[in-house]
Amino acid sequence: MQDAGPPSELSSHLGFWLRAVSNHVSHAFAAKLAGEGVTVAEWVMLRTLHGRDPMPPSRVAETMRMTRGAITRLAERLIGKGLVVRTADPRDGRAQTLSLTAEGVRLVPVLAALADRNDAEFFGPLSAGQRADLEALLRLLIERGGLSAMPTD
Amino acid sequence: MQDAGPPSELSSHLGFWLRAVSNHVSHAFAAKLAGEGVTVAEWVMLRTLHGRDPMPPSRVAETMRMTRGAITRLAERLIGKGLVVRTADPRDGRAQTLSLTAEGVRLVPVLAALADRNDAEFFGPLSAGQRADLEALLRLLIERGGLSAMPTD
DNA sequence: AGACGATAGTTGACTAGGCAACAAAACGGA
DNA sequence: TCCGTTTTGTTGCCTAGTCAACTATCGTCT
Repeated sequence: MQDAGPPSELSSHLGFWLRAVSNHVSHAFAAKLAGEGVTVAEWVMLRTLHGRDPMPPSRVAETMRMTRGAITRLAERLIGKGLVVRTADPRDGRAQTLSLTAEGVRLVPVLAALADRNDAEFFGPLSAGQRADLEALLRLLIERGGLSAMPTD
Repeated sequence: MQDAGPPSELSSHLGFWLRAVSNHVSHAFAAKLAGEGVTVAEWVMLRTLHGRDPMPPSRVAETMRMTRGAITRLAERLIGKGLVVRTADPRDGRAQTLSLTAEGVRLVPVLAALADRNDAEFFGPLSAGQRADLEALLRLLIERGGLSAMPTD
């Protein structure tokens, strides 16, 4: 019987480093968004609804890869903030659609600018080539991983 | 006055792709760990305590970049599972140290194997060169970002 | 028309983290 | 020595997800 050697280190996994960087970047982004009274998940929903036809919550849930229950509550918060409206579907008594209010539409570009700034802050130190490499690798992993997109948590 | 153009897309940010991939990989890892009745945060704590001297919770908190309150509860869960023990420091009535039980020591290599497998599953499709590039980029971002390491949430 | 199965959204119970207030112990002068 | 400050760990309250059970409506098949 052969010794299996010491168990692998946390730092020997790419997943570990990925999580470290991702958490760090998202955290910093969350802090910026907090200045506008919005969370990352809220930003994602707002941006998802922006410039599109009103969308049923179930579709938002798929897009954002969250449960319908979570979307109900997330939408509830945004409605409370006056950024989103819920509209009953006249054809289907069960269905609804979500869309941005005027205030929501106004806010999206502001938040987008924060996202741009956050990205610049963290990835700016990389060369354009490095950024392109990183994006290519991440896209590759998403394809290969059988994933279409869209995180939130 | 000039139109600022449409707000940037979610997908135009590297942070977005990073989060997508990271969440996906961590999720899959969590599912594997669940088979052993352990969460990702628990794995990180177990691996952190493994092969080291008993460690005060406050040090674990720094290492894992979580609050002391979160560590109290995380340790509590692991103690409940019989994987960790809490020992009072005889010199300092406030202080404690955490260490693995025999069962904890036994489990770590099992979990490490799952981590290895998860990493292989997601990053295996990349060439060795691509993996090296990815790691280099992530490490660079961590240095430049003024971050030393260690995610959890 | 009526009943049955599927679908849309909501809700309750639970988990896991953060923050901030806290108690107990230790340290460090005056 | 004793009092104020700091440090260690715990706790209550809050947030934001998941899951699964539930309600209401719709659509279909007979």
